[in-house]
Amino acid sequence: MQKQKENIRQRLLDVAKKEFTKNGYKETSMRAIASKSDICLSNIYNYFRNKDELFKTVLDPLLQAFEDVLIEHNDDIHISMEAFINLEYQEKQALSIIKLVKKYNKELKLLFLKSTGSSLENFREDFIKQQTITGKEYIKRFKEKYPYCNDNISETFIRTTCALWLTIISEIISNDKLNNKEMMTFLNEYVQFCTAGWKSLMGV
Amino acid sequence: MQKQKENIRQRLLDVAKKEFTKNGYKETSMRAIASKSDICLSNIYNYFRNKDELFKTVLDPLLQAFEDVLIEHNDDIHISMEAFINLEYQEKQALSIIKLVKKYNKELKLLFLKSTGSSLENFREDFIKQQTITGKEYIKRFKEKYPYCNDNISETFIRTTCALWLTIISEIISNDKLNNKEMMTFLNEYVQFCTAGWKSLMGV
Amino acid sequence: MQKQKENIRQRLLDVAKKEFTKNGYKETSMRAIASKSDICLSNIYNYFRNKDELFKTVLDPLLQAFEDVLIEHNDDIHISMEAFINLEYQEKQALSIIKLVKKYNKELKLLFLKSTGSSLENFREDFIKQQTITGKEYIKRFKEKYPYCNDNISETFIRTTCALWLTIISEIISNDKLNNKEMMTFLNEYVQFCTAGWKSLMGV
Amino acid sequence: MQKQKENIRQRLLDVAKKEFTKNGYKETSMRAIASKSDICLSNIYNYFRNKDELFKTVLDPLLQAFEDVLIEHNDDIHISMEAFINLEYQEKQALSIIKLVKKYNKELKLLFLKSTGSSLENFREDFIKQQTITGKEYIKRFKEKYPYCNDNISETFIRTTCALWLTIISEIISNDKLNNKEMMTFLNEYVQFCTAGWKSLMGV
DNA sequence: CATGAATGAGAATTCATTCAT
DNA sequence: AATGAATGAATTCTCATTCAT
Repeated sequence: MQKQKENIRQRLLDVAKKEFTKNGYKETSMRAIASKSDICLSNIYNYFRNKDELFKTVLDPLLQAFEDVLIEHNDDIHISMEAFINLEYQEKQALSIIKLVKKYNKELKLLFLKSTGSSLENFREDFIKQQTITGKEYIKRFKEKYPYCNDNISETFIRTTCALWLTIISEIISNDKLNNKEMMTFLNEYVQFCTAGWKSLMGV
Repeated sequence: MQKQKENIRQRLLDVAKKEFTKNGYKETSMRAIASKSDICLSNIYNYFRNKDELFKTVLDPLLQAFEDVLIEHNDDIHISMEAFINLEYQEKQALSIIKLVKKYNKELKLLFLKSTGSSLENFREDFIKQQTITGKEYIKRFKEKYPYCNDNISETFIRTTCALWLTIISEIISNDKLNNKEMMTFLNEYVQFCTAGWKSLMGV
Repeated sequence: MQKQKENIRQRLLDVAKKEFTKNGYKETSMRAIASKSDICLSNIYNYFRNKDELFKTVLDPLLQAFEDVLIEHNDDIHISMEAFINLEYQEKQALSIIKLVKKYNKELKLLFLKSTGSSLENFREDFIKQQTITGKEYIKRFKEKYPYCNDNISETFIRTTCALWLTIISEIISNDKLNNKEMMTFLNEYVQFCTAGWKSLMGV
Repeated sequence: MQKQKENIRQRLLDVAKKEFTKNGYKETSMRAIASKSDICLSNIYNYFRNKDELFKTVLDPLLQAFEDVLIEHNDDIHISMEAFINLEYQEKQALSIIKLVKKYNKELKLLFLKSTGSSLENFREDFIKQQTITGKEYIKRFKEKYPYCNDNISETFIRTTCALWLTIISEIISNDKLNNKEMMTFLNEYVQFCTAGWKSLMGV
C-alpha cells in the first residue's frame, strides 16, 4: 500500500519533469501530466497541493544541491592567490561543476530556461544577487590580504561575472552533445580566460 | 480601404510596450491592453492582425537597430591587433552599445527576458548562433594574419562569449539606475577583462 | 461622378462574386470584400444595405435568368409525344441548358453549393418544390391527351427527377474542364437515359 | 486517468445530433449544445476534443454503416444481366437502402446537407468519386462478359448516376412523412426508370 | 460619398482546481 | 486513495454593422 503510493508519486514526478522540461512550466497542463502518467487528474491533488508545488518538488534535488554547493563554497573559501595560480584547484572546481551539470542537466534547463510563471521564475535573478554579495565580500577580504591589489571593481561587473557563471551552465546544458572531454576543454578555456581577466582587472 | 490614424495606433503600441514589459508576452492579455488603453478590445484587431504582430511591432525599432548594428559591424570588421590594443576603438564600440541600450532599454528587456510564447522567443538563441559563426570566421582570418597565434578555441567557448555579450546587455538593462558614467566604468572593466582573457587564450 | 459610383458598385459586385464563390457566403467576410476591392468597409454600406443584399445582388442576373427560363418553358409547354421522340427538340433544350450553365457557371456554383447562411439558402429546395408542381401538372395534362398512358407516378419520384435536373447542373459546374463537345455528349446520354426511363414508367 | 460515464456522453451526443441537424454544423455553437443539454460548456471538452470530433462521433454509426454497405456491395458484385432483369434482386437492394435510410434518417440529412465547415464536408464528393471508379470498373467487366454491349459512356454521366444515388437518399430523408409502402413504391419507380435508362444507353 | 473609429455579441477552446462519492 | 464530473474564469480572435465627421 505504502509502496503503491510512492510509486504513483514518483511516476508523477518523472512525468512532470519530462513535460515541464519539454514545454516549460506555463505551457505544461496538469491534464497533460495526468494523461501521460495514467493517473487521474484529480488524484494528482492528493499528492501535490497545486501545480506550483509539483514543479518545486521536481526541482527540489537541484535546489538542495545548489544550497550545498553554496555552503561548501563559502566554508571552503580561502582568500589566496591560489585561486588564480593553482590550476589543480581550478580544475577541481571545474569538475565539480561538470558533475552538477551532468547530474541535473534537465533540472537546470528547467530552472533557468523554463520556469516562467512559477514561483521559481526569479531564481536566476535571486541567485545572482546572492552571489554578487558573496563576490563583493570576497574581493574585500582579498584586498585585506593583498593590500596592493585593485579592489575598485563596480558592482555591476561583479554581478555580470556571476551571471556569466550561469550563462556558462546554460550553454553547457543547451548543448546536449558535449562529451566529458569537450566539457573539460571548454571549462579550461573559460578558466584561463577568466583568470587572465581577473588578474588584469585586479592588477595582480 | 481603411487607413488608421496614427493616434490610436500609437496609444496601443505604448500601452502594449508597457504591459508586455511588465508581465511578459504570455502573461499579457489583449483584454488588459484594451482596457488600459481605453480602446475597445475588438478595435485592436483593426490595427494589428493578432497579438504576435502587435508584439513584433512594439519591438520593430529595436530589431531594425540590431540589424543595422550587425551590418555596420560586419562591414567595419578589420582583423587587426588594434581591436586588442587600441583603447580608443574599444571605447567607441562601448559607447555605441551604451547608446543602443539607453535608447531601447525597455525593448531589450522585452526581447531577451519576456518574449516566451511569441514568435520572437528564439531571437536570443538565433542571434547567438549567427554571432558564433561570425566569431569563428573572425578567428580564422586572425590566424591567417597572425600565424603564430593560437586559433584552437572550442566552438562552445565562442558561443559563450557571444552569449556573454547578451548577458552584459541584460545586466545593464536589468539595472535601471545606472547612469552614463557608471555604464562607461562598467564597460571599461568588461573590455579590460575580455582583452586580457582573449590575449591569454590566443597567446598574443 | 455618376460614373465613379457605378464603378465602385461594379467593383464591389465583382469582388464579392469572386470571394463568395471561393469561400461561400458564411465564410466570406465583409472585411475581406472591402480590402480586396480597395473600398472602405463602411462605404460598402452606402451601396448595399447589408451582406445578404450584396449576396442577392450578385446572384440577381442568374435569378432573373432562372425566372425567364421557367416562364418560357411553361409558355412553351406543349403536351405531346414530341418531347419523347423529337431528338431535335431535346437537343435544343440541352443547348439552352449549356448556354445557361456557361454564362452563369460561377453564380450557379454559388447559388447551389455555397449559399448556406444567406436568405437564398433554400433556393434549391424552393425551386424543386415549384418544379414538382409543374411536373405533376404536366403529367396530368399528358394523361388527358394520351389516356392510355400511366400517370400513376409518385410525387416523390417527380421531385427526384427535378432534383436530378439540378444535380446534373451541379455536376457540370463542378467539373470545370468540360468542353462544349463533352457537355453535348453528356447531355445526350442524359436525355437518352431519361427518355427511356420515362417511356418505361409511363408505358408509352 | 479519467474515464467518463456513458450517461453524460450520450446526452451530449443526443443534443448535438438534434442541434446539428436543426442548424447545421457551422451554425451550431458549443454554447448552445452545452445549455440545451444542461452540461457545463467546458465540461464538453472532457468528452470530446473539439467540435469537429463531437460532430464526427455523432455521425460515426452512419459512417460505419456506409463502409459496411460498400464492402458488402463490392463483395457481392456479380456482373450479369440479372441486375437488369431480376426484379427480386433489385427489390432486395431497394429494401437495404430503405433500412439504412430509416435507421439513419437524421444522420444522413446531417452528413449530406448540413456538414459544411466540418471535416466531413467533402464526404459527398469523396463518396461520389469512389463510386464513380467502381462504376467504371463495373461497365468494363460488363463489356468483357457481354461484348456486343455499348460501353462508351462518359465519365461525367457515370458520376451523375452516382450523384443521383445520393440525390435519391436526400429526397427520401427530406421527405419526413414517407411510410414504408410509399418508399417501396418510389424505389420501384426509380429502379424501373434506371433499368430502362441503362438498357437504352448500353444497348442491351 | 467616404472614412476612421468603434462596438458588442459571439465563437472555440483551455485551464487549474474543487467536490461528492 | 481514487475517480468521474463539474465549473467559472480566462484566452484570442471574428464579425456585421453603426456613427460622427
